[in-house]
Amino acid sequence: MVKRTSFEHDDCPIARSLDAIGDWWSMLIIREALFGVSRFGEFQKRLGLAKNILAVRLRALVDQGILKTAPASDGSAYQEYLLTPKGRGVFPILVALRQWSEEFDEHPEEIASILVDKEKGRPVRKLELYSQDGRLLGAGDTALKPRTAVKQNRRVRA
Amino acid sequence: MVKRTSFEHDDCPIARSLDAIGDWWSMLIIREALFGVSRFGEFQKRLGLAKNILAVRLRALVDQGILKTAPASDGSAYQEYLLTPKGRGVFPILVALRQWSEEFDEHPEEIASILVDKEKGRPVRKLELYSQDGRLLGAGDTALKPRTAVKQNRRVRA
DNA sequence: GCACCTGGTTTAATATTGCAACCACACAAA
DNA sequence: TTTGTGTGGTTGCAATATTAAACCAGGTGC
Repeated sequence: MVKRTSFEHDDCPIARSLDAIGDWWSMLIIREALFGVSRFGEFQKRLGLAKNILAVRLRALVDQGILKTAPASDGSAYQEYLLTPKGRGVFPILVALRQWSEEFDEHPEEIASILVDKEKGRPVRKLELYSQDGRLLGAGDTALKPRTAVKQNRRVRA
Repeated sequence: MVKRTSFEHDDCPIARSLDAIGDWWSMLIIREALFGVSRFGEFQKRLGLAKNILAVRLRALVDQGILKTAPASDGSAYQEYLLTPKGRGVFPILVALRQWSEEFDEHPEEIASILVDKEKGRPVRKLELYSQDGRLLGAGDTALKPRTAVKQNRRVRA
């Protein structure tokens, strides 16, 4: 493989996100963490993934500042993994993934849960993208602009 | 490896999305397609990925109804790959990924482009999640509810 | 007819994943 | 204090996926 291509230094922010959290397990680990899971064993039980790869993923997420380790909260001498603000910031991505499934999945009847507003218990609205002056935007209403002060001769991609 | 674990029949909609488009290249292919790229060679040139894996990914995306093939538009006898509505529905996911990078990346100065509203040329707002009665929701304001008519004894995950 | 472009497939090397077995430490009971 | 059990890993090995590079077939251009 030579090396799985890394997008760490790509100039596309989508590629950069994918490089950080764009693999199946990382995203699911963060999903569980958002629901309060914090212990190694609990991640392993709920996700059913191999312990070695869980260990690698947790370390990578900690290195990237998405999770942080803390010295236990239930009194035991073990540690727990907690989300940082950066980690909690993944929430909209997970919501977008969920809503895409809900809208386009071939077998929506297999989907077991729906995301609701905690206060009223009613399903949430679809994520919406607005312009600064409040117009609802679709993909076609947007464009990419090079950032100011971008180094020349770097290819602007997306 | 025995087999890379598939989430195709997982009951979590996030896992199901990831199973469909949760790998680096698929997401980036869709990103390019949203910008109008439609030809094999152009995907290959812009993404710089090996042609064999591009072929595999394109086939998978077509099988899943995210892309469809059409018999050329520039007159040549070749075919092109176009997004279906399901494919265009990925847009919010890409926006969410982009915004996460913009907000939390360690080296934001390396990000080359910003997403703007085409009409005014101004940066778009952050994606926002609302309740049905219009309140802005964060991760903590939401909960998961089992779908009605869900088969019993299936574990509700997320 | 001949070169070359497009859109792939094949091959072989290397990386990643996954399972299972092992291990070290904490804690608890006997 | 030995024995047992749960937690949180690490190690080894086999299977699979990714990759670059070489190859190839049909269309197109000249």
